[in-house]
Amino acid sequence: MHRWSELFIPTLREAPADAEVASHKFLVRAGYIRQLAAGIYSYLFLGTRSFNKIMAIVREEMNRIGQEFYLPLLHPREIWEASGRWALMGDNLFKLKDRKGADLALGFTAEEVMTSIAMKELRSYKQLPQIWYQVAPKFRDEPRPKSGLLRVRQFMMKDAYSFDIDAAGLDVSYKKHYDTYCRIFDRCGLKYMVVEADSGAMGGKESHEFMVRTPAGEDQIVSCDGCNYAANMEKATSKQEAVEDLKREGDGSPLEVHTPGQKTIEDVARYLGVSPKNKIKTLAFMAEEKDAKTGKPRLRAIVVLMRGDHQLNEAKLNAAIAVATRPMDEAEIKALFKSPAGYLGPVGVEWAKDLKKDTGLPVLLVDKALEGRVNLIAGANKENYHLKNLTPGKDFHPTAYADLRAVTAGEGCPSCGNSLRIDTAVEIGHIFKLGYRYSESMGARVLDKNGKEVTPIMGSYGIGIERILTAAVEQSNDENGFWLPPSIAPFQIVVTPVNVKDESLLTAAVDIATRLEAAGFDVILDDRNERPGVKFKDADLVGIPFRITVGNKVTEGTVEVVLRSTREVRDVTITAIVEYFQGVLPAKA
RNA sequence: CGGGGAGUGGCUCAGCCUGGUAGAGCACCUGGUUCGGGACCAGGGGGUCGGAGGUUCAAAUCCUCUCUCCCCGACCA
Repeated sequence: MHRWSELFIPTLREAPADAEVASHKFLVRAGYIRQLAAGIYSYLFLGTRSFNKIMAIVREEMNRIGQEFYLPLLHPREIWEASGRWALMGDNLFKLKDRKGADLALGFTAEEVMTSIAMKELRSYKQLPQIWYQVAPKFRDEPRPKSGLLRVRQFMMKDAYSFDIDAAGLDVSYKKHYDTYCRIFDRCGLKYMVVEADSGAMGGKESHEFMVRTPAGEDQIVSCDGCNYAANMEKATSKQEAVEDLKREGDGSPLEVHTPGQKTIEDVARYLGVSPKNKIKTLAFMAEEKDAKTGKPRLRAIVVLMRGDHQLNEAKLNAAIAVATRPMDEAEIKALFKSPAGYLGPVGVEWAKDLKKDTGLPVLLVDKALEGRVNLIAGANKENYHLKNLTPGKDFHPTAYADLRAVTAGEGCPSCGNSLRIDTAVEIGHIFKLGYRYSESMGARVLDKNGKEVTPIMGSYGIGIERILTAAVEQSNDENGFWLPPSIAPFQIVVTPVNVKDESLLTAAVDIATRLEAAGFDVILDDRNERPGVKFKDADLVGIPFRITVGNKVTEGTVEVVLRSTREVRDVTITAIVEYFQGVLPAKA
């Protein structure tokens, strides 16, 4: 039996000064965690218990579809070079040298290790499909660790990898993970949502994120209350109302108009008596990329055209061109457009014809909302002048069209038309159709039915263990502490005799705790010689969903059962206590 | 890396401006009285004031450098 008096549960009356979000404050106050350094935490007794319960659920569900491995955390540089990620990951990868001077990396994820096993061992389609997973620490040298356990440099991740013979097989593996993730998060008692996610620069086809709404989160998600549409901001779209195009003027060729001193979209629209929806917004960026031939870094201009009243989503931009950008400075603008900012437009610049071909020419990315529009107005690349009658494809030639627009709350849902909402959320899981990226680059091959060599197709699937705990705390807390779902709480029930010096109370409490434990419940007995107030406060703080108060009513044979979430109190007879909990808590496996 | 803030017993903070050799509450130890929502009384232990250098008769306090942590921006579980 777990007796509080003998355990190390260092609760704090006050939150540490550097804690900002609720989960951080409470997990420290409740004695779950202590910080060692920025983004590095120790898990104490209660934290570890909860942690282990979460991992047990994850393993149970994952074992239904896959096989658990135990992989090294020390990775030789070679496998990261093979996948091309040694350089790509940059400083995010923790790197170290061994005594011989050889480079190693601490495990960031395990695509490389898993794929190297696949490469060496998988020979035939008959061995597919495979789903391999592990639950292991991950090391990431985050630029900015934050919010307690929400963003850390060492964390526990369940990462799984699937190998299939073809895309149809990957669909099956992907669906298995989708369903398994739902079961895992359901069992962990989280209110989550599944959103379409950006598949990223790696060219995957499909990707979903599992999100929990909380103001502490770092992601913006767009969702619809009218249907089940939900997507990450980086991916979200909305229904566009039809826009009336302007009539062409004159012979329809670009027409220069004098717009003295009119720089902003609103100014120009007002000055010309048109809607911003008929205007083109020209945004100029620079991307640092590698020259395909020489491998040397060089700058490339990226110009984005948006509808005048639309906002650019930078994540979408980054996804579209697979490289990070920064705004152009004044000199760079002048060099490309030969015009001061405020009068920029797409006409008169030679744009790259193909996004894939590396010609070094500036790229003109045009938002899809401008596709098919006619007679638009943009800057003339000449101070105090704009151009009318501009039609994409006729008067200038986009390198590519892309969805670059940021959705705003209240716009129409793309599938049902209802009003969209935007929430902040924390990502607890992510499933991802990887495709051939790793199997290809690392040379994994199997023979198909016809004896032909083919590359297996992969998926990867992650769950952040800390984030499940963090999200659960964020989801259920008040000014006194938090309560966890019974499935992941360090204990399900705390038995609190109000006075341990009272022999009858202590005896009754021990009896109750013993019987509950024998029935398979996780019970802690608060046998500390403390005043009741102290014990109640601690019980409220540490995340245990049920409390049994053993007090004066034992003379009548009853105790109080308190539900932490609602503070609902119910008298239960001592003899029926086990039956009572068998009714409200699922039996332990 | 850029911008902002903070480092003083275990925790939360005061003291710094205007140098004079460190203080409160909580926590901890001992004894006593208490015991249904963080008790009270008495006594007690614990601090190189993040670090280094400098100014000064004298530095927590002024100056310089440095380290660490937190928050806001580009990444992700």
